[in-house]
Amino acid sequence: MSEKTTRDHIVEAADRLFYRHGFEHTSFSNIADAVRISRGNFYYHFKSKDEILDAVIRQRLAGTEAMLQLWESRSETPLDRIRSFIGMMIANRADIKRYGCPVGTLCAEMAKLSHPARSEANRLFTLFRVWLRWQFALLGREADADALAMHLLSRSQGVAALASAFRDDAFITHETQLMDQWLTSIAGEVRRNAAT
Amino acid sequence: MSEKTTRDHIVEAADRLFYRHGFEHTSFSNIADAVRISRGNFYYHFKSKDEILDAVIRQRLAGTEAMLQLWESRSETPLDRIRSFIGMMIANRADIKRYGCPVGTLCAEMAKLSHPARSEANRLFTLFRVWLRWQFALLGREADADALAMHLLSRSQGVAALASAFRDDAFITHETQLMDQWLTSIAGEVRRNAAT
DNA sequence: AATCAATTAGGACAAGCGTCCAACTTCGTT
DNA sequence: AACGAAGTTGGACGCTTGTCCTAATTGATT
Repeated sequence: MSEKTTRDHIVEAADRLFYRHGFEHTSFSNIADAVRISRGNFYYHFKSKDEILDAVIRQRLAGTEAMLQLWESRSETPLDRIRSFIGMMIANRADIKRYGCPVGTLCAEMAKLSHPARSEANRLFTLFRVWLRWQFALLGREADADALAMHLLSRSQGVAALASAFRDDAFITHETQLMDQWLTSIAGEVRRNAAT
Repeated sequence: MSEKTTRDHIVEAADRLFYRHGFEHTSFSNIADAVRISRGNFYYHFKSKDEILDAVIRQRLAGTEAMLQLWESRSETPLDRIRSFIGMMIANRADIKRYGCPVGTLCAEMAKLSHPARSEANRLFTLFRVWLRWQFALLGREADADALAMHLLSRSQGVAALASAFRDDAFITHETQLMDQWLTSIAGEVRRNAAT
């Protein structure tokens, strides 16, 4: 097993290069060099560059869903699950510092290019949004679960943007602590309301 | 007066196009069409595309400095000045929804391209950072003024990113209210500490 | 009216891009 | 051993890009 096909290698390399240098700035030659195949070989596996992008996004969507499920299985409480989301920023802070958030930067580029794949890329955001919304609802915040999900997502996007601009991963650490405090206060409000 | 030179027109058009479609995705032909001059004419005013980018960034830096000074002159208290910053998001929310934050998206692109102008673009962020830091210091938060400045900057970046992805300007309105509340609580803490 | 610097036009250029294709190799099946 | 499908190669293509150059035009000065 673990027989990775050439197609898989292409998607994997494209994923990494799109993340590090952007979709438009990554050429077929760049990917070909990374995978060590000829440029012509691409068109046996993909009909166009956009089709590679689609494959990359699909892979990221699948990876994200798997990760969310893992978080869900590993934590008992919604509070801990949301903490997993925040913890992801710490775990990936070296990459975030250098290349920003993989989701945010891709969506931003798709928007500027008015690229057809924009809506597919946005589904990555939606995945997190819906999952977080669900966790906040489980926390007892059905009424404003979506607003809380968007708020947390937004904070993480801002942190990634500034950490990347200033090449500062201490900032990530500091801000995630603030997010943790915020989350704790949210949970606290719920308990207080439940007591009344 | 108001005799705008061709050079000014080029910079102006390039600024708008870079913001809307990104630096790399904007070609000389695009700018030439917008200004209604021939492609060849560029190289009389600028030696390269990067030189146009430099001019655009310089213009944005100058514009930002002027805006910060305006905010400073128009408001008596640091609290109101910081509110001007937050208010900017409301005022520009139509553009933010469509194209994101001009500063954040430019810096992100420069980072992905490993472009020499990256550090110049980042000075836009620094301008806001230093100004906000100063306002928080005037508020009486010398100790963590920079962290507060970064926090607010970060929040605004996140809001711009998500508002653009989800094409949602109601989100901007909502989050700016939260920022206002946060700012009020910051000012409140200062007053309480001063009372002890 | 003549002159000359400033400005503009339009095309040439090499390089890189995404795309496509015909020939070749690899490899499992018969 | 022979076959055919699957996979790979390297180069050709048309186009766009940033860059550069020369000739034409403009407009102020003499």
